Amino acid sequence: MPLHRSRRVTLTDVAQACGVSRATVSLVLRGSPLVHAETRARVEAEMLRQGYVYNRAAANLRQRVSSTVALVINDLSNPFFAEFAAGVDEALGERGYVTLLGCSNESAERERIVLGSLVQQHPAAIILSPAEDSTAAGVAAALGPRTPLLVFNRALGGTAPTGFQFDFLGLANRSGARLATEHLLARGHRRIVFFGGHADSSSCRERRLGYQDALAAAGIALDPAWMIESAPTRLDACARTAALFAAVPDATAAVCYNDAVALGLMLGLAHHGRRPGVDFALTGFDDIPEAAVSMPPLTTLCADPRERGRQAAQIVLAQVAPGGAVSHAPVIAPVRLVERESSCHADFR
Amino acid sequence: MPLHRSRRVTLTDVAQACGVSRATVSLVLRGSPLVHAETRARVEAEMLRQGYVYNRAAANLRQRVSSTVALVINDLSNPFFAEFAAGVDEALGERGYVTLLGCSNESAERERIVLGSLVQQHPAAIILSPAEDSTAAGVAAALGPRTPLLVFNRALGGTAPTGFQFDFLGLANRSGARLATEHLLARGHRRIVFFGGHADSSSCRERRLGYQDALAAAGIALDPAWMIESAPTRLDACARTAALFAAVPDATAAVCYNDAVALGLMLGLAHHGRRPGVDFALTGFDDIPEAAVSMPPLTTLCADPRERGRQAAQIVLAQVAPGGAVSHAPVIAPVRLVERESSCHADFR
DNA sequence: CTGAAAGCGCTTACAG
DNA sequence: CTGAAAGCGCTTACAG
Repeated sequence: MPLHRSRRVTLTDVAQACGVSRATVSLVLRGSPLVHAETRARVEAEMLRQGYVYNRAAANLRQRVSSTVALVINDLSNPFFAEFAAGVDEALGERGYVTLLGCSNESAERERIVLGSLVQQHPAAIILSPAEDSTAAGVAAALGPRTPLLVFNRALGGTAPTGFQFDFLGLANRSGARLATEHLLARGHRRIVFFGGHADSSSCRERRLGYQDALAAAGIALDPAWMIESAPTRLDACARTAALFAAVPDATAAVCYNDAVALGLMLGLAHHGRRPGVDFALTGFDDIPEAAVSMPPLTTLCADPRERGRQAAQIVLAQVAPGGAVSHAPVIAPVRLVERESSCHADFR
Repeated sequence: MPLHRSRRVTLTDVAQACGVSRATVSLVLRGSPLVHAETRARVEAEMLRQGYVYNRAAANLRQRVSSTVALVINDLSNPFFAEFAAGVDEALGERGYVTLLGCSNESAERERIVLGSLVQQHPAAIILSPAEDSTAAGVAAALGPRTPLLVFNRALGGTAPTGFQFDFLGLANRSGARLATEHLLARGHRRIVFFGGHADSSSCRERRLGYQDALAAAGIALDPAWMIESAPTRLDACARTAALFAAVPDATAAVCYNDAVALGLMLGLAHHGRRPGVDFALTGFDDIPEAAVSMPPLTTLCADPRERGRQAAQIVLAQVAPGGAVSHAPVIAPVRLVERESSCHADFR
């Protein structure tokens, strides 16, 4: 017979039905060896019979612990961040934590609201992939003083209020972009542009620096006109292709801000009668799934976002663990060049 | 001066510092008009000073309510489901709920574990986008009898245990596929295959039925060889292109299971020397962001996953509301044909 | 307008 | 091996 929907079964119900105390049921729940085997069996059978569901929130309250970690994502429709979120959730789940999700949709204002709501659940820690215009002061205000924070992927804007400490996990943007540029240089290219991204985002700045490192090491003077901005999306990158050739008519290659931009540029090249990987070489950044199956496949830097998510979870759980590390040294994850055809057929040596 | 990390500030701390009772602080918290304005101001200032953070979990326990909804997603790296998740989170946030996230990675076993963990947080409801091999019996066992459930997108396998009730939100798979097929028929195509998807998934079965409806209405006899299976991914679809032309050498068009399959087929067509949208027409399903910017742009059916997420949230919150609807009639969201070039240049009338 | 007391569902010393 | 009692941080009648 189905039970009434009205009231949930509690530990007290089970204890009464078995004729034991609540303490005993609690011990059964936690697998204590103190309980007599026969008693344990009776209690467990009764739990099953009544459809008892453990209330972890109540247990957490009593124990003054938390079994959740909050994850705030700037853009879940970007596969890079979706993979990151999946990795976080996977690693948290393995350690018995539940993920509280929040999406900021690249708005610092929504981010603030979402953080304010999540922090009331008293998560053990917060993992934040910040919106483009997010500031350290705004995050600090929304968070209050006590919740450990890990910032992923890009730096918070502004200067941090004194005493506001957090972990950071980022990608090797500079050395990655340098790798990509060196790869194109090694194939004989000399007029290589840096294409896409917003110059005021920290990741774009860092990638441009790596590009400049490689050019300088090759003895090539940088013309600032060789760095063309775009929104970090396929659509805008496609539209900005004309700006690229207006600025540098004889460019033969582009280091793109990321894969979305690179795929947009491929489309734009086609509209301009240029064949990517044949007439013009290009590289991306991220190695999103589409990179491997585009026409031609895209040479890019693999950032392994799912693994980064797992790493982020591990860092915050280490902070939370009793006697956990309290160093807040930034962690920079290396990236790996994946050579594909978009950069391979075009040889201008 | 920064406060000690050791102990969180509670309502009791604030009350003591102000020389009022905890009840009064609680009333301030909840914006009660009973509290004297001067008292309220003193209490609020003290909260700010001490960095008090409301503990919603404790309040929920006392009030016997829940402020969370669990969301279990089969594949977050698929933009369709990622958008759905973003929509769910957005709509829940607007209503003051927090999303508990879980990912099953298309494994019914992980789904069961994830559900078991989430249900212990006592969410107000659960929204489940099931793994391919998920069964009603498995979900029922993991859930216990009391948590309202909404299943999204595909039917649970097996037969539901008696008394196991849940809501369902799905797409108009059959009528959508019929629309796509009729669109190709109207452009003169006669040898139209149905390409991709696993025949044993409910959505593939339904889309095939819509395809067959259209062919039958046009007086075209269906050859079972015209339905070619593939994994619902770009990569496998690309690989199965050879099977398509082996089975139906003179096919001129394909209704594809979804956009990923259609984009894979485009790639496969290129390898076979066929130009999509010129030599061969095709349609997708979902309208993922890539569909609009592929070469050529893909004619497809728009399912608006973000809006579906919002809709799912609304349905479960209506169930949960006091005196909420208890009808569990399935909701089928319509889809809309978006005509683009992949089906437009190829005219075989 | 404010306070004392009980209770949400659990855990944890402490007795026995 | 089991039970009585106190307490986690909040809310809610009930007095005053």
